[in-house]
Amino acid sequence: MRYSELFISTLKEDPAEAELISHKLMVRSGMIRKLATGIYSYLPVGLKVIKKVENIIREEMNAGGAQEVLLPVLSPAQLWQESGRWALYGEELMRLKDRHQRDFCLGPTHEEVITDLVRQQVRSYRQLPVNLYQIQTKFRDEIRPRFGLMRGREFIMKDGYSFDRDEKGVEVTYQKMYQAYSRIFQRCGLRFKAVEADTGTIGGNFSHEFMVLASSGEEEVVSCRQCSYAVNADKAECRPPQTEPPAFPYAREEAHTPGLKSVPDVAVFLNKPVTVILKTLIIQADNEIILVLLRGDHELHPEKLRKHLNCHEIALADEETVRRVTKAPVGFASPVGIDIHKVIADLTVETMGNFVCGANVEDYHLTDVNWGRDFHIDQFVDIRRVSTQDTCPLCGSGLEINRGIEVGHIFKLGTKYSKMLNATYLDESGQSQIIVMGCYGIGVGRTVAAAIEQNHDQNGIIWPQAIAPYQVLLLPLDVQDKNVLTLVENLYTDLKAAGVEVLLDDREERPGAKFKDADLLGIPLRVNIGARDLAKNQVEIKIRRSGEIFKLVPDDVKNKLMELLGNLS
RNA sequence: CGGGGCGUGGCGCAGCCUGGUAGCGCACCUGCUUUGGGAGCAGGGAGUCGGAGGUUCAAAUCCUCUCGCCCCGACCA
Repeated sequence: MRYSELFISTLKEDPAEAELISHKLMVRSGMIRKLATGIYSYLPVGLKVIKKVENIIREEMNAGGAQEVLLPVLSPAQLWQESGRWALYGEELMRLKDRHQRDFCLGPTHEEVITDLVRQQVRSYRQLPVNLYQIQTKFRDEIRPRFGLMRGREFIMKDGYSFDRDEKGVEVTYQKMYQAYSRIFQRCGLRFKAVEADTGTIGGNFSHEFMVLASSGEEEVVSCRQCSYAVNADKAECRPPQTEPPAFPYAREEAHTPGLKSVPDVAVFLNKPVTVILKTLIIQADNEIILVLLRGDHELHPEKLRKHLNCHEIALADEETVRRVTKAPVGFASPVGIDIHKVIADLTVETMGNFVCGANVEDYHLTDVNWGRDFHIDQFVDIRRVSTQDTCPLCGSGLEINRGIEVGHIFKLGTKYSKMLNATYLDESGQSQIIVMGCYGIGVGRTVAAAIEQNHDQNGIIWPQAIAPYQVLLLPLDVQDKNVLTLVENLYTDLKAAGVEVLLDDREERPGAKFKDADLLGIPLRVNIGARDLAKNQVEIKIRRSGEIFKLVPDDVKNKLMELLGNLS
């Protein structure tokens, strides 16, 4: 491709709307352009990268035994009513009506459509297993679309669905998909972790999220430094503390703590470690007010609590409610003598004794408080956020916490949709059986964005070779010079003939401008061809990632490029 | 949804408070000079100031409504 003919325009400045590096760089390098919030056009360079990722996905999915299909974007409401999701999916479902006022939606995911297809086609166990996938645009009316391709309302997704006879079958398929996913992200040149997304479900580890590690990630990943333990922070566990509560409870006392509302303030004032302070939270769980207790240095993980309570929403009670139930301003709440009946404490609280907590009186705390003696606790539950101070629940080693971008998710669906939509087959004995499903997604645009988050420098993108829009950039510095021009054209022809994707920057720009654009675009290999060097029979190859430079005679350039392409990642 | 902020040539912004009919940088076009890390000079094209309504002799500027866009939304315990 000749740059002069490429539909591209690069920007010197960051777009105002972009926050993330990947978003800024994708806009600046002319890969994407916004049409509306969370809705982007893919320009040629951007689309090229998208296609690269898609093809890697295709190859690995096919290798893993899946077959590609293409399902409609538009789907009739009936199907969604049948599965119950027309009512359940909520505002995120993009709904519309046709001219006859019939209800439709734009597919946010395709369980219904694929299950409908399979239930019509599959009659016998002989036809199973089936594993189908598609790469297609999805629509989700997100509450808060942001970060460019990272969280859009319209986005390209690979979604796959498997259909097996039974649990054993789906386990095999699941493992194949796990392997396929690992290879896909490896080939894309990403540093990632496959983390358990749902521990403790029937049958073991049957949901994994593939997380690309990046500080900008929206998810939190907890993993062990030693063993294979890796989970989403939502589900992270840790070893319960080994310490025992003190043998001798002291007599409870009151302490005057004027204006001290936070745990650290109280700890400093009373000259005690934060670990002997009890954190008392008044929580609104749907319509119920409950009391939640944590050690002073620990934080509540709302999602864990929400799951435990099996309710919809968890929030800190508002100030008014706190005043009403504690009869004190925010900051002095206490489980001692409070009129709340449901009291849940984190596991760690079990090991605490002679601790400090609020007094339900403004400017007062209580010291040497002990649970059991001074107040009642209903349940001890793991509800706190795991920290790097904690240890691995499996092996006891140290834990690390990283931020991650969820680029893929695989899970065993079971019979949820096949039951609802009546997708069955006849087994050997002529018995009707429900098909067991699995479901496998990859955010294609998000994977591209994640790749940039992991591969860039101050000057721009540094593409992993496998997903780079071009492998080689030919950069003639003097497009007027006959010798330069001849050499560059010959190289261009040769490389193309050798199957190398090459971009020739034939613009009559000054070298500086071309260099800047080259770095921004992030093509792995660049060939600088200038009249000055050429007079000395010399040409320069520069590696984008390392900055390494090779000076060679023109005749060696092609071979050196081919050699380098074989070694790059 | 709640809170905050912003809409002015393709992009980034100033002008608004204190009304007088629009400006800067980048990009773009022409010419000359320049040419190894975003060149210089000269000339030029391009904006219903998001939209609607109102106040006024006069509105980018003041008022009302509306649409769009961006950011934040447990950490007080």
